[in-house]
Amino acid sequence: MRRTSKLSAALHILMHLAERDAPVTSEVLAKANQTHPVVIRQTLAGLRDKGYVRSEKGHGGGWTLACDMASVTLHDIHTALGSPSLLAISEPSEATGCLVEQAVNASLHQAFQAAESLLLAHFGQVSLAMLSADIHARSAARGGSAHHLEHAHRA
Amino acid sequence: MRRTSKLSAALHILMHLAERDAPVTSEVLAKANQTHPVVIRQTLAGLRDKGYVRSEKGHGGGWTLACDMASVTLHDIHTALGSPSLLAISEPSEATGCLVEQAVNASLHQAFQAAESLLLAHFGQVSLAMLSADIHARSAARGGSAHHLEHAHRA
DNA sequence: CATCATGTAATAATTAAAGTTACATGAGAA
DNA sequence: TTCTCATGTAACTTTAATTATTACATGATG
Repeated sequence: MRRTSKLSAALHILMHLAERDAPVTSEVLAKANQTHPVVIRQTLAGLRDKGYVRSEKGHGGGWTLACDMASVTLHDIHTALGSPSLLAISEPSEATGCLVEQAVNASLHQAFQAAESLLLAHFGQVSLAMLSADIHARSAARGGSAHHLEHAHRA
Repeated sequence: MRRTSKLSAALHILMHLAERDAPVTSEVLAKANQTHPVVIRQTLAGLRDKGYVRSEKGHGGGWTLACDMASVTLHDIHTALGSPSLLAISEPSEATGCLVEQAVNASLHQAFQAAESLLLAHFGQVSLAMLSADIHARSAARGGSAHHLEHAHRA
């Protein structure tokens, strides 16, 4: 699947896990995310290492949320995903020796850095619990019940 | 070439043009940017349409700067390039009907929007003249002369 | 009119990301 | 035990987007 970002994919998964108590398999999560089970495992691997989710093998196995949603922020999740770049610019090689290029890159880099810091600061102020509350507010506004969140995916 | 961004490529070209009075060919600019002459023409096409540069055919032809560097900002250049996305996130399709995904995307979109606005605001406050001045300051700090800027590229 | 240089469309190549396959590991059920 | 389920991961394939290249037309200059 062509996702909007790793972070949004991970959050989507986490919010689904938050709705369920029993373990959810990678296959089910993959369908919700319109992607492949292996991609789910790879994505969640980083979150498991940080203890945000837990995985269990065998019958009745799958993924479960394993953290206090109020104390984990989007910034934490982003870090657990390996801090992928949020900006459409890559680090300059700096190896050309061209002063013009160096100056241009330095100027742009500074600006992009500030924007990225702003994003990360924002992420640090949004907890999983807040995101979850937002979802339920939207659900209520649309007249649905929490239970319906589980069944909102396409045919 | 794998560039850091369209904007940095364009600025690199513009700063080189600023150092020269005579027209510079796409071929020369392509070498400075380690790319292909056609890519240079495609990149500069947008800037020419806005009148920031001028192109001339035939003998002695090439590209020349055609604007007041103090009154053109990085934001102007970015716009002339077609306002390519500055963020590593794409617009969500919104078509899944999944409330969870919608809420996640809405939250992230808001944050990314703010970051992009910050970047654009920054770009609006940096003129080509300021960037040029920065380059010369760096050159002086390194003990070079303005003339050397022309010859700073790799073998 | 030969050469130089841009203008632009069309095509090829490259690259990064995502999807998929394959197989190993471990947990529970029969 | 042994079979099935589910994750863990490496290797590989596919896909999409970007960039590079080719090809040819247009116009300017010597």
